[in-house]
Amino acid sequence: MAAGPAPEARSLMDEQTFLDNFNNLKYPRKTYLCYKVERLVGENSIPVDEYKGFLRNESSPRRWERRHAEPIFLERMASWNLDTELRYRITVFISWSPCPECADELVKFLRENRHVKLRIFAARIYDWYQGYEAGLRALKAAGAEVAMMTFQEFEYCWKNFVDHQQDEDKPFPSWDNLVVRSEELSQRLAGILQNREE
DNA sequence: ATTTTCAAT
Repeated sequence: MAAGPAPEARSLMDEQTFLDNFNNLKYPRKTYLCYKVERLVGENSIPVDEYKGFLRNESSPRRWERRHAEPIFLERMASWNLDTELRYRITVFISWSPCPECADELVKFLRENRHVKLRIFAARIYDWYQGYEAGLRALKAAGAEVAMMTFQEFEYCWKNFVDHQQDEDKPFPSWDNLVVRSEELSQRLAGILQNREE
């Protein structure tokens, strides 16, 4: 059989990968990032489906080879060469919120790409590194929308970024305490973004 | 109730 088209990074993830990594009560040691792009025209937004997909961080026993999901995503965005004469909204669903360093890189991107609006929905708050709160605030100050994923976003991702094989209409299975946890995290994020953590 | 944090022996 002739070789088919080179399978680019698959644009749909396995069900179990999604459920394991986006569960907002778990603490997986990896990060997945789903993204979609829309063109903003007046009051309307037009999906740009060729720029839709997901990626994950790159891990390695060698520190210098490890990459967080965000720099990989920034590289991917750069490769799109989005028309600077047009306006776009990029929505990101990320399983861990950006660390301070990645937040800074995203802020830099936003300063250099004023035609792009960025929305970030995070499943969980990545509070491992000192300064994570400031990083999130910097993103907001740079014009990014930062929010926790709610049931709506989890379901949206399930429908749009997950491979359901033959069963296209498979409903989002949810998990215990998804909503309660999401609300807790949203409260906490609100405090962080107001500079009143805890 | 609280626990795992973009790993690596």
